Amino acid sequence: MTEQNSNAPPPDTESYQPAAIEAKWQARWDECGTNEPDLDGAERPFYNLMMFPYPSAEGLHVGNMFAFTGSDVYGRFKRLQGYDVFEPMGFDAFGIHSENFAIKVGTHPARLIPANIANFRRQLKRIGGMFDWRHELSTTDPSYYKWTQWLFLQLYKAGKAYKKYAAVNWCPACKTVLANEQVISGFCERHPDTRVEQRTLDQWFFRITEYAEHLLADLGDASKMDWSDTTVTAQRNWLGRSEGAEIEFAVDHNRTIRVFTTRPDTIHGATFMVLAPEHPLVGDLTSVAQREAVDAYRTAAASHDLISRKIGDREKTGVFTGAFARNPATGRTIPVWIADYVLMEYGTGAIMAVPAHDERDLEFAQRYGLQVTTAVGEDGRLVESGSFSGMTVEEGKAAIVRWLETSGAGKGVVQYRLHDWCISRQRYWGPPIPIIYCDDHGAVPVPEQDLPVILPDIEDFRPDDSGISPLARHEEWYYTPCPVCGKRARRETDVSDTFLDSAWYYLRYPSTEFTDRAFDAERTRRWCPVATYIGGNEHAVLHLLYSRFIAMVLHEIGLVHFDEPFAKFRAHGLIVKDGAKMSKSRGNVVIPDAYIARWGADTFRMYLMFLGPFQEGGDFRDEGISGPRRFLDKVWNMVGDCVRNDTCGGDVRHAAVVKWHQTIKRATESIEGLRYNSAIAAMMELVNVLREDNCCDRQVVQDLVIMLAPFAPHFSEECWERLGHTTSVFEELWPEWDENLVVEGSVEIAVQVNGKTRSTITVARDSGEEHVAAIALADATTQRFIAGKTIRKRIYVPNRLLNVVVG
RNA sequence: GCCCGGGUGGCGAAACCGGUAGACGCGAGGGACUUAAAAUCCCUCGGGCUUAGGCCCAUGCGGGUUCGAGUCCCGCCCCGGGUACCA
Repeated sequence: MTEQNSNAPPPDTESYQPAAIEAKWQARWDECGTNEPDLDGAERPFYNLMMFPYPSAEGLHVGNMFAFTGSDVYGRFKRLQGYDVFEPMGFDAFGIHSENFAIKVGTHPARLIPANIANFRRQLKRIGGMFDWRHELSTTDPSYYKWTQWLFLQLYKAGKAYKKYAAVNWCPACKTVLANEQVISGFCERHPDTRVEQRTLDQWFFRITEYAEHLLADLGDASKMDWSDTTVTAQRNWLGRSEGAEIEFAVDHNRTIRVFTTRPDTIHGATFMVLAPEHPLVGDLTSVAQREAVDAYRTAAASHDLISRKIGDREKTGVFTGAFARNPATGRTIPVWIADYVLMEYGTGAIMAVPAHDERDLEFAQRYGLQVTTAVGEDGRLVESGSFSGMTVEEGKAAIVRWLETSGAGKGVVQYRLHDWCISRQRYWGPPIPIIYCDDHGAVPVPEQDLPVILPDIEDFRPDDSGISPLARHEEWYYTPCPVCGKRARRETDVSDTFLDSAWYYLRYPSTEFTDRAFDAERTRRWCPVATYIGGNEHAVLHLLYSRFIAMVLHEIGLVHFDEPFAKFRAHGLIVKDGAKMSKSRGNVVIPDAYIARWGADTFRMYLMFLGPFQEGGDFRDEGISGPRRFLDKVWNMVGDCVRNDTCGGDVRHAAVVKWHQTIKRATESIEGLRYNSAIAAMMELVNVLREDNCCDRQVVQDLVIMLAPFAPHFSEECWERLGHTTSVFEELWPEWDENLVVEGSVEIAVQVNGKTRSTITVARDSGEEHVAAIALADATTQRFIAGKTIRKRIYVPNRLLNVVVG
């Protein structure tokens, strides 16, 4: 903070003293339960949700404060519109962030987290959020993760959870699994000399791909989902729907290779085939002569980590298998290769390569001297394609799919990019997956009455070089009787993904006091789905998609009445500092506490909301804070004038009345659209007009105080009390405007000649065109531009402009 | 590469559906009050001309549509974010 901004206001008892006022009202809200809606009896429930934070050791920075305040402004606004607003808060405290930090500082995460949460709670209270703290939750609390485990069991019972072998990043130096973000261009972040490898582990998955179509369809259903376009687009891309065909290429009488393509029209140009190195047919197809080369290539491919395998600009490599397949369209025999640019997880793990029409295939063909045959000509019509020649690409696609289906060589299919959700984490800091492995009974779910499976409080939570999950080292926990036969069995040692914790937390909030159920049916019916959800766009895909998937499954098994959890979602913008996103590595993170101490929470909230549009964010600068503070001081004094001299009610100038109604309209519409900066600007304009007129009319001032309440809640409460009221300002109703008073009696009209504004005239509102034209044409300035010319045309926009076209 | 955003004064920004570009705020300059400073209040502030009435230019660049374009269309450039060998 710079010196010039640290000037405290004079110690006048009449002046605005934020610290005392804020403490007073925060205490009173707690006492009176102001922020605690009646969850069972609310008549107009409105669930206003903000993405819960991960409680880092650093606390909330101003970027977080911006997001939380923006959500809170909206909740308070809805409250003033007469809704029963439920605004809960909690902590997403499991996961690799917490665990890595704990490892770094050498303190157990279970010891670190409570202190971080306490700090977050203090900050969130200090900023004046309308949170209902009765319903606070933490995902690390056994009373919460008991139900995360229960949720896993519901998915398991519904057949939506299954186990399969899947690759993970493995650091041979740490001897542990790494998350993707811990792999830096192929190397371990902690061991820059150690290349990360792929390891295959047996892991739990959820069948989200079964819901690809449903997830996609709802995105286009405005009645179910009012979401930011950017978020909808991101999800659509992630789902990655592609229409195409699956085609069988025969190798011999009993073996075929199935490929997926989005371009069946180019099949006549398929001159070779490529399988992913791990494709199950590779071993079988490889000729004796090629075996050694193929095996070497497969081993090399497996040793790459998961990330660098997928980097597109790598040089293409591959090996010929020695096998040939028959192109069903041309009848020609084409060679079968393996190459790591073909991925096993997408399509069928095998492609027909059409080098003439696919850049990657072309690069590969050129490197290995493979044939290139054109299937579509310059004019966009099929060539060298037998009876299909001459068709457009679209006609060719349809005709070839029809031919494939009648000949039995293939069929039209829809393919999604989305993969099933791997929820296994070979880590310590998460909810243990509630499964027990018995030699006789296989994987057995933990009976629901035995939940939660408590995460044991072990000191050796660090992954060590034994290569075994930390939980497996804890023998009295690891060995447990089989729920079926009672014989000694072993617990699943993986914990679940943090995204599972956050995929259902909104369901828990209204029901936190129930210990015998995850979420109460009655409460859920009243409060869910969430009315407005606000959060960062970094969660546009995974968190929001997983939450939607979980809601769909719960809906399907009859546990909730909705299949889309968030009726309205808006992504907040980012606060930048000195032109760059705030981050620890850049060293430009601004901690809000000192600003709040100096200026007060209300001024700080006002400044954050004023510095840019909420959905876009803005630049945080110290100098800007003084503006909103000066504004609050002016309102403070105006309230004082109103209390002392309550007689000016009758003589509000008409222009001020108009401004008053315009302000109500603009503030209402701006807040609804999350353009908080415009709402504040409108109120500033009103105050400027009132001050010019020396007006402190009670009705106007009261409306202003109410409209300020979402932004400056403590300040507004205090003003409301000074105005003689004994109840909370949040018991009041948002003011309404009179549409007739939004427009002034006379309006200024622009007079244009050939589209250029030459002068302005003032006429009565809604004046007719002839009347306006008569005055406008008599105007001396206008005359200079039309003198001696013919008027060709006249365009009149009532109350705005008159354009005279001359020539 | 692809998909989203965005580019407007010294700075943060505003502008509904195409209709007077720059509201509101910061900052700067000048003035009032004061012994002085802070606070507060008043005036000025996109650029260039100017006979002082105005005129010309101006919303990243180049075209276009229109009586009229920051806003719509086409082609580029730059910045931010996401995503990436997805066949």
